[in-house]
Amino acid sequence: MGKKPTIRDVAQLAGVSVATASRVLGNPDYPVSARTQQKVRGAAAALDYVVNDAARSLRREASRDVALVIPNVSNPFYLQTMLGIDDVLLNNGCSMLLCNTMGDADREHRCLRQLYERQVRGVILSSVDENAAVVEKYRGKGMKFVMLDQRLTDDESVGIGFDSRAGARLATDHLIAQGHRSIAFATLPRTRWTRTEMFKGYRDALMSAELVFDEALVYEGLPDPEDERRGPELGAGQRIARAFLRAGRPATAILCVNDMLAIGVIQTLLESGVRVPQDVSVMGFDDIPLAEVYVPALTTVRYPAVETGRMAALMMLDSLNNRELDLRFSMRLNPQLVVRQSVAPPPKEK
Amino acid sequence: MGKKPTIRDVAQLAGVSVATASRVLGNPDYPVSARTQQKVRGAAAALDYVVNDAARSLRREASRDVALVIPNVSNPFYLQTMLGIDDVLLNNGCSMLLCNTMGDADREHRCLRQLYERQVRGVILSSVDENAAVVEKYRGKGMKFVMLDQRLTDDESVGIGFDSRAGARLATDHLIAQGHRSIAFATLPRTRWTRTEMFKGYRDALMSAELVFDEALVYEGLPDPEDERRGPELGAGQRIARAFLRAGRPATAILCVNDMLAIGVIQTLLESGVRVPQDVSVMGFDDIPLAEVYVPALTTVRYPAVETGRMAALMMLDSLNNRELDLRFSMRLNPQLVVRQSVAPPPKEK
DNA sequence: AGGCGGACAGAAAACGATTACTGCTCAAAA
DNA sequence: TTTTGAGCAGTAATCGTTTTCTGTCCGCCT
Repeated sequence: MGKKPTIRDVAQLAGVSVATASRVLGNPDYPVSARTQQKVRGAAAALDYVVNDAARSLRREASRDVALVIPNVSNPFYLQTMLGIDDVLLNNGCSMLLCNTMGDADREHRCLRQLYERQVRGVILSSVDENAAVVEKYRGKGMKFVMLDQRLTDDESVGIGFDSRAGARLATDHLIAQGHRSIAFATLPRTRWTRTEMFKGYRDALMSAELVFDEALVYEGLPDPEDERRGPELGAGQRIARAFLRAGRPATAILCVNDMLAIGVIQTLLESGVRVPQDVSVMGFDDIPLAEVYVPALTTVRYPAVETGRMAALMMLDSLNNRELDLRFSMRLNPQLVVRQSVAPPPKEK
Repeated sequence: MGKKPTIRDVAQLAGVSVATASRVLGNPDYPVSARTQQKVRGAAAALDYVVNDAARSLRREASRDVALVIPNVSNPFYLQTMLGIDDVLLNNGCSMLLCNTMGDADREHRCLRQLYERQVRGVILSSVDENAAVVEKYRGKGMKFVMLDQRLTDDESVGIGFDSRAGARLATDHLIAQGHRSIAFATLPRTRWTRTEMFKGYRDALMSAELVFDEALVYEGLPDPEDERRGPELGAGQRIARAFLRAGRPATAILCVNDMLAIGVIQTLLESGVRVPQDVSVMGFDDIPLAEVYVPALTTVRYPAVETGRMAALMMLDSLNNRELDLRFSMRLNPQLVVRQSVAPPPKEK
């Protein structure tokens, strides 16, 4: 009773060979007569047998779990994605390994290496690393990657993403339609693909409306190492808002690269007596659950994060089964404007 | 080049036996001469060797990863805890498996079983299950558990928790000190230990102040299945606030069982034209990062979540190394009041 | 009747590491 | 010189599955 039952015990109790037992328990495709199946399953149940996944992984040369490697979970947006992934994986008998890179490339490397050791074959990655060399290296060793909201320069990648450019465009258009003529762009460092895309969308919209792009209206909030626990967004938002005020409120609206950033911005504005949206409009991005509950409720662009997660997991599963769908980043979810209360027409000329 | 290098290859290249290679690479305690060590390490590096963790787990009968099983990650509070855990684990060469039970006992069972199959030996658990039978079962099979903010009835558990009772007491005392005489208690279903503790703390405080406890002032918000993606708290908070208003605002202050719940409550109050804190004070619990950035900033009780996570992970590691610290739930972190803006003295008698 | 093939089941060889043994060498002790 | 033992390295068994390769049995076709 001290020892776990092995497949040997099951086979013995069922009166069959281990091979047969293994086939019943782990290989649905191999033909086994119904009677034998019953005997084996009965024995397994009686012994309360569970497979030893280490042994299985060793033999099959691949484990059945999938890792999610992301910069930081502090952003609720990633949470949503995670929920989607988790759900799909659990229903497919896979476990989910979670790695936080904290936006640190070195940490990301360590994670990948560790995952490789652990025989993990599938990684859903939202990389912080510019160069694709590391990914390429492990891909060469047989790991499968699904890129999350990101495109690597090599263009070999399978991935799923949001059309951030169109999203930012949509957001900016909305601000313009409300009558804003000077619109600031608040972002974290534009090292991530999705952020440069958004920046492009922002400029696209300005251009179409024949507004001049003013470099001074781009606020790039540096993450503060101190903010590790609460995530970089809130702090960056606060700093951006302060800079914005210091500059004498040079715009009537601010487009933020995500909702958390927007919340940081709004809070600091309110604290300084600037009303949102009456004095300054602030637009978010992502539509996290909180957006609707914040006061003022955030006008934002919805990123279907749970769905994205689901999709990513499904793509991963397919990829692991070598059902290579050749969707090189062709998966693109469409943006959708969500109008709430943080945006209004600009104040009358003073 | 197609094949991964194994320890055999390393041994061969280094000109030693596999046993020696294994000892250099995986067993720091065994004495190996410096020269041999060098040769082996050199060879390993040259071949870009990484151990096959499946094989290792098989042989050692235990994997080196730790699972975190929690009801839902949507609550930022758990995120913080996760960060702490993740950090400790990564630095100890362990991976973290994450399982979301969605507050569903059945799902929790499935997770545990899957983890058992995967040879996971350590589980940090925030269970949704009342009875300890399942945990007991797996403990019998050699799994180690660290309970997170929870005590099982069996009292065998090692765990770490927060003194929620004292925390709630502290919070209630603060409200009383501000002059409140009727204080509502807003909670999710009190199935979790920590919530019943808080309830006790709330009553303790009322009693000490010789205020009558009124059952009608306890609002238990039922989670809505629809809320799976954004977590149960926000929705429950909104529903509680509506019930509170419908009842004709029967208290001047509301103590919420966590910050997200408080945010849900406040939002609905504000939306209905009730000012916070001028008309009604709302007190949170946990002190999530957002608490400080919300408007009004939440007066709350700080739960040192990251530290808790760190501790839990360390306890797990110790436990796995059989350095059984006999701390049956003796680890208790102390509460701390954080005064911000969502609480004020009650309005003058009308 | 003989041959053929499909449907099952078993024996045994991997998978890649760890670790009990065993054995060798060499210095110090007797 | 012999004995002892510490220090180091090698042999080979082992962990629990999966899977390839062989059969065996049985029914059906010619």
